[in-house]
Amino acid sequence: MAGRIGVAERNTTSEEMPAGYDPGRIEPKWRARWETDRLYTVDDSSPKPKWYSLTMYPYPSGTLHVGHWYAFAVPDVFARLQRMRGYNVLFPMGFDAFGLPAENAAIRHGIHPATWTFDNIDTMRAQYRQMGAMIDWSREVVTCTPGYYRWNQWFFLRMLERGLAYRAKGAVWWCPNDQTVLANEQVLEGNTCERCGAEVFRRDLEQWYLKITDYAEELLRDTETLDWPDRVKVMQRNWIGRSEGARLQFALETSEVLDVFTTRPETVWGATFMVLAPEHPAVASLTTPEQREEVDAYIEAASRQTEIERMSTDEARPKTGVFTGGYATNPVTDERIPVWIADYVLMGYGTGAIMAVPAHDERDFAFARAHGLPIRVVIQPEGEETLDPDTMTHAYVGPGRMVNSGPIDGWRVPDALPDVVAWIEENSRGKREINYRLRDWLISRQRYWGTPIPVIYCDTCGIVPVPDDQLPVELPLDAEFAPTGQSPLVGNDAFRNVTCPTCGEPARRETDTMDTFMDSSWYWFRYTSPHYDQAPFDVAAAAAWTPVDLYCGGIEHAILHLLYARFFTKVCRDLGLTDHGEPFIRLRNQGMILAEEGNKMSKSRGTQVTPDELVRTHGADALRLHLMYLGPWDQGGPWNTRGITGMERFIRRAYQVVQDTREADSVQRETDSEVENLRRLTHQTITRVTRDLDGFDFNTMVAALIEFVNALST
RNA sequence: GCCGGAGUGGCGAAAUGGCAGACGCGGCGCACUCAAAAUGCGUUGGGGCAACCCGUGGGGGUUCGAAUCCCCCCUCCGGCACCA
Repeated sequence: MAGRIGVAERNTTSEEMPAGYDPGRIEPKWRARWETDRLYTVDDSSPKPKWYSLTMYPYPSGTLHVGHWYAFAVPDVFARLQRMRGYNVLFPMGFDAFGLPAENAAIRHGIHPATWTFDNIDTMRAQYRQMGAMIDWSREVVTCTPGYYRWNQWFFLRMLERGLAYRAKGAVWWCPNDQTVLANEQVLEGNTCERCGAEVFRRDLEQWYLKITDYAEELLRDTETLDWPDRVKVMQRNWIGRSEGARLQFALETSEVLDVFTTRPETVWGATFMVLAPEHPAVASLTTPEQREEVDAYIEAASRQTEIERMSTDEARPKTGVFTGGYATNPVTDERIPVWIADYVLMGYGTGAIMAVPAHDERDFAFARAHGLPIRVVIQPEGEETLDPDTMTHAYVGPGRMVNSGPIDGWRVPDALPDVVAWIEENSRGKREINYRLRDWLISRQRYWGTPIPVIYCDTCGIVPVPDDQLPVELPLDAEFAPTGQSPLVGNDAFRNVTCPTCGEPARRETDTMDTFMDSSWYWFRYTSPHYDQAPFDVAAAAAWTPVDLYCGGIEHAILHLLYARFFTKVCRDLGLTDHGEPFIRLRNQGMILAEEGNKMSKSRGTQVTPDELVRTHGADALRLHLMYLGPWDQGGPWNTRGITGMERFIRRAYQVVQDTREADSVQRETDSEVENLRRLTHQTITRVTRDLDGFDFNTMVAALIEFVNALST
C-alpha cells in the first residue's frame, strides 16, 4: 500500500509536464481546446438528468468589472460540480440589450444605440471568454435583435387577447430627466427614478398595462414553495401587500356612492367623517362653491409637495387637509358625516377614500384632533376605565367589546370579526374584500431603444392588434432618438403611418416601446431553443429544461425582475406553453463587490476593477479562487487586490505537488501510517468540499483545499 | 416607527453548545541574492521571562461547559414606511 495516493499513476503519461505554473500559457491552450472539442456545447439529446443553472444576464454597459466575474465565475463552479456529478448542465449566457443607457450614450456621443450596444457586447463577450466558464455560447440570446423581441410582441398580443394587456388613462409616474413614464416598481424612496435618480412626478396619461394583479394571490401564495432567500420572499410579499377587510358603501348627497376599503369593518359605527385623496375623482362634484377655493389650493399644493413630503420620514408629520363642504351618510348609523380631503390618504391604495374612525386609528385620531372633528369610541377594552373621547391622547387599537354600535354592541373583537362581516354582508352595507398593494404593470415607455408595442390605431376600427404574421414590428434604425417627451418614433412617418390591418384605411402605429423588463421576463425559456422561429420557444425543449434549478443574481432584482418573471411564467402556463408556474426553484443572491476603499465601484471615479489585467498577471484561476475566497458569497465586500497572490501561491503549490510526484521514484516508500493519514485527510477534504459547495460556502471550500494541498506538500 | 441581518485579531474571515481565531492577506524572522523583488521555510490574538492570566459590542441569565441558547441595552447594514 506504499506510495503516493492517486496521482502516482500519472507518471506513465507521455506528455511532458512543463517546468512551472504558467497560467498565461495554460489557460489559452485549454480554452481553445474546449472550443474545438465543443466541450461545453450542450447536447439536448443526452440521456443524463438535466440541471439548469442560470445567472442573471448582464446589461451590455461597456466593459466587464470584477463584479461581473463574481456573479458568473462563482456560479460556474457550482454548474461544474453538477456536471461532474453526472448531470447534463445548461449554463447559458446572453445580453439584456435594450434600455436607456444605450440611448443616453447615443445622445452624449452621437453614436447609434445599436452600434454602442453591439460594440459593448463584442467587448464583453471576449472578456467573458477569459473566465474559462462552461458557458454554451451557441445559445447566446441578445434581446435587441428582431429574432428575440418579436416574441415580446407575440406575448403582448396573447395577453391582449386574454384581457391581460389593456390601455388605460391614469396618474402615472413621469421621469423628467429620462422623459418617460415608469412602473411603480421603478420609483424609489423619495420619489426618485430608479435609473437616473431624478425626482419623478405624477402625470395623467393613457398607457398600456399588464394585469399582474390577476395573479396577486397566486404570486403571494407560491412564495411559500420557493427555495429562495427569506429576505427576497419577504420583500415580494410586502410588495404584493395583501390585506383582508371589507368594502363599504357611503352614499353621497350628490347621489354618487363612495366606496371605501377597510381592514376594520367592525369600527364603522365609529366613522365620524370621511377623507379622500386629493386626486380622487369625486372631489370635484363634492366640493361646494364656498369651499372651492380652499380645496383647489390644497390640491395644487399637494401635487407640488408630494416628493418633499414623501421624503420627510417624520412620523409626527402634521395631518393637513381641508373640508370639501360635502357630506356622506354612514351606512350603519345613517348619520350625516363631513367629507374632507387630505394627503395622508393615497390615491394608489384601496379606493383612494377612507372612512375615518378617529377613536381607533392613529392617523384618523391625529386628523380629528387637528381639525376639531368628532371622536366616537366603539371598542371598549375589557376591565379598564371607560374610554373618554375628550381625554384620550391616542387612538385605542387593541381588542375589546363593541359599544355604541347598535346591533353588534357587546360583541368581543377581534374574535367576532367574521360575524361582524357576515352581519354587514347580510344587511347589504358592504362586502368582504381582499385588497392588494400591488398595481398593474405599466409597460409603455416613451423611448426609442426598446420593443415596439404591436398595435395600430385606426379612426374607424379603434385599437387594432398587429396580426401575428406581420411580426416583428421592427424598430426602425433611422429614427431620431433624442428625448422630447414623446416617443422618438412619433416623428418617424415611415414607421408611424400604416394602413389598418382590418379596414385598409390609413392608420397610425403605436410609437411607444415596451419596458425592458419585458425582455427579461421570459429569456431563460429562450435559451432552451434560441433559434426557434415558430414561437417564443420550443415547448418540448422548454419542458425538458425548465424550470431553472438554480438562479443566481443580485438582490437588487428582488422585486422588479423576479416578480415579473414569476408573472410571465404563470401566463405561459395558462397559455399552455409550460406546465409549471414558478420559473426559478432555487435562488441565491451574490453580494456586491465594492471598490477597495469600500464604496461602490464607479467608472467615473476610476475605482472600477477590470479583470483583464488581473487575468494577465495572475491567471483566471487565481482570480476565480480569490473571488470565492473573499468571504461568504452572499455578503460581497470590498475588493482586495493583494489577496490574489495567496491564491496564486496555492495553485503553484498544488501544481508543484503533482510535478514532484511525477518526478519522484514511483516506488518511493512511505510508512503505512503516513499513507493512512493522507487517505483519511483526502476523504475528509472530499466531505468538506462537497458540503461547502452544496451550501454555497465557497470560501470555506477553498480553505479546505488549501489545507489539503498544504498537507500534501510538506 | 415596523420587519430582517450582522457585530470575533492589524485586515478578509472560521467555528451554531465542547481546545476561539481554521484558511488567506499583512507583519516579523530566516534562507536564496552584491542587493531588492519574487519564491521557499518558520512565526504571528493581547499581557507575562515563565507557570499562567485576559479575550468573540455592553450588561444579566441558563448550562459541567456559551462567540453560539434566553432576556435587556448599544452600534452598523439592508428592506418597508401615512397601505386605511
